[in-house]
Amino acid sequence: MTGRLFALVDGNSFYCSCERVFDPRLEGVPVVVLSNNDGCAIARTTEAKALGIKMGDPYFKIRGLVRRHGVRVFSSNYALYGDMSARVNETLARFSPEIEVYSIDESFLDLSSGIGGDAVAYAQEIRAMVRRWTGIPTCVGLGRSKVLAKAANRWAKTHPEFAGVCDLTDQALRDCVLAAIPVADVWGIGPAFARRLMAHGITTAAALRDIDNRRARQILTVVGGRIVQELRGVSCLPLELVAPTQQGCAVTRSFGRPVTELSEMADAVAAFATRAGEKLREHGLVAGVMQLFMHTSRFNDDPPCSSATSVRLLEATDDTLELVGHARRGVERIWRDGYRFVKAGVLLTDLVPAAAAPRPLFGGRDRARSARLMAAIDDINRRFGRDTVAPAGAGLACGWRPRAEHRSRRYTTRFDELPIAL
DNA sequence: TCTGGGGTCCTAGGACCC
DNA sequence: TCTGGGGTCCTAGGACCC
Repeated sequence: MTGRLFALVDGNSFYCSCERVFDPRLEGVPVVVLSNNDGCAIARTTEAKALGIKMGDPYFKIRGLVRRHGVRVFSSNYALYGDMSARVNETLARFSPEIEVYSIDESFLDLSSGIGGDAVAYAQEIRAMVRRWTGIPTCVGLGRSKVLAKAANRWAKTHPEFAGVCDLTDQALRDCVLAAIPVADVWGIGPAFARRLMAHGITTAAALRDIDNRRARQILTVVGGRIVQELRGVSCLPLELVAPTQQGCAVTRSFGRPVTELSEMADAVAAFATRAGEKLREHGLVAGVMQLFMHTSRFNDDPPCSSATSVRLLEATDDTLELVGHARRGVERIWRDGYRFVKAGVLLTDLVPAAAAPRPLFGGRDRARSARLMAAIDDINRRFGRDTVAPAGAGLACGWRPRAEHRSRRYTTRFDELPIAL
């Protein structure tokens, strides 16, 4: 059977590999990149995985291991990873115009037409060029559907004898690989679905492929029905060549230490609203609804408290000053004295393109004036660094700031942090 | 002492309307 | 004694992804 051919190209231990590109001394040693606030391990090199460090392990629990084995630890540096990701995708686009940038470290290519000859050799070319031009090592999975390309990629990553490329268009190999993949490892099957499937005696990807459609939908809803089709090589998840308009925009953070004062919380959400406004303007969107939340830790014996509100804005906006005003007033309404809050956030929804936003019949914002002011602020912050200009209280280094004690330099996006060749 | 952040999609259930 | 049914919209919550 022939048909569609998808490739999934995935950066190996992507964040760690980005760090290695700019510091060759990290080659061959265990490296870990931590989540925001230096909370958990979210990327590990094979050397770090071999030490037993798991995805999502809290940093304070692996600190002993890190010290004993000389693991190199980094705070996450999204400016660097985002820029490296863009370079990888520019390279990939030379191999197929049909590319879906699925996440910061994964892209699907549609290779259905135009590669002629040997798909595995073509995939090896892709890997070699990405490595040469960006320094990032990758693996490539080939399959007749996105779910199969995902499975192939995973197999290539965990089986070095495949030399970084696994092609599941071959039926014998496909049957063998799907029979060996636990159902929980199939793309789209999370812990809850996996439990349901196991309860029905379905434990492998091959077993899931072989159940009938009605049963699949019964156990897993319509989502599962599509996964089963894809496992059979029937492509029903199309490549998304243009990113759909964003539905929401969130800025949320864990604090470097608990927040117990309203004034401090108000400054924090003002900072979140400021960043959210920047993100809206980067995408040319305005928001119609703001949601706010804050909560205490669920990992200790502090009295639990979770407080939230939702504000419908009279007129959709991307104006930082308005957003900050709503955030400060909202947080005053939901504030509760006597609790130790460890996290809060601002979510903007009901997003529409700024040009398409309805205007109120009377009054309303002075859009032109607001746009000029925001453009000026964004320009200054682009040139001189984020938070050079920020609303009062929203930009200063404060006690609640998340920790980032191991951040590498923003080698590629800041002149003052460029790598230096000696 | 110390446990991430930012998304999407689907479903169930209530409100509302005719 | 006897109290509809079906459609739509909205929201909250759950599931998934990286």
